[in-house]
Amino acid sequence: MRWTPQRRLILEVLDRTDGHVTGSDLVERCRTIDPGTTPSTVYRTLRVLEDVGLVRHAHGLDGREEFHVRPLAEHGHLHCVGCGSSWEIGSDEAAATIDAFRGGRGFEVDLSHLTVVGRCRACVADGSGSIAAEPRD
Amino acid sequence: MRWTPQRRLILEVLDRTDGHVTGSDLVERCRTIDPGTTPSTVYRTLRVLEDVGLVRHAHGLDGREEFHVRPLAEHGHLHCVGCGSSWEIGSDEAAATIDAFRGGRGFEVDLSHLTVVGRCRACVADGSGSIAAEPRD
DNA sequence: GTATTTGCAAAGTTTTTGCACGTGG
DNA sequence: CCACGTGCAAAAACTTTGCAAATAC
Repeated sequence: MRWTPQRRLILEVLDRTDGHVTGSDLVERCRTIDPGTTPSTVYRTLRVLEDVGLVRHAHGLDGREEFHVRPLAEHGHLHCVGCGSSWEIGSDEAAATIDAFRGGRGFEVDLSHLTVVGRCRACVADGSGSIAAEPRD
Repeated sequence: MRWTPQRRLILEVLDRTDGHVTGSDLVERCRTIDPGTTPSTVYRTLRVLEDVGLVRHAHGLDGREEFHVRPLAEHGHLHCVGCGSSWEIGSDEAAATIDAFRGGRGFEVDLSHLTVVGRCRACVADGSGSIAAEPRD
């Protein structure tokens, strides 16, 4: 595998980005540093980097892929539909979930793909509505 | 809200469909019954039906929206990356998860948007590989 | 009657692909 | 050197939008 300037840049940007980025976001961010960056390279590189295990993806509120450098410990994601914030779910916090599915049906949960959606404490307090009133995405 | 033949058809097809359908799938299925069905109508109708609470969506393994008639009881979804099967998660099975997030951070989980990804018992037994070896989607 | 829906066609968005050229090792 | 990677441009897949005509109520 060749370590090219483009791949260095992409991983670098991904690393600097706190949180997660979609493919097209990443293209933009890379372009601000190297305007010559092309989408095809970014998307292909993401796939390669994910294959070798340097990068992972999860799905955002709208289902689009969001990439991030592969963390030392896997984590899931928590998205609030009220304020749009998101947080990471550590293995400690996910333990109950993982155990429930393992015990119940022998299903091994992939924590890095665990996406939990709902309302955070603040939004619940705001009473910005029940789940029925929640926005489509 | 007007109850047109198109809306009847779309809801009907959605109801007949066991499991979940993407927008484009639904267009196809409707077309087999009424070839005149157009994508714009289907997509607009889905939005309307979801707004009035007759329909819900979740996200499939690849993140695309998948629609289904709103069930009497909300449920989450369990997707196996090994065999591609998916199952519903009832509120009983999700209880541990819901409680963990509510207790831990006052986060109210939206069960209908809970998507759990991993490997089912059969695929784990097949030893079709660890999470590290799992396909990108 | 008239406000809501539909059908059409076109545009939009994001991601993928083919291919000739460039370059890292 | 030459296999791997890149840039370009075009395609692909899916979804959304504008507008005139149709229609539910």
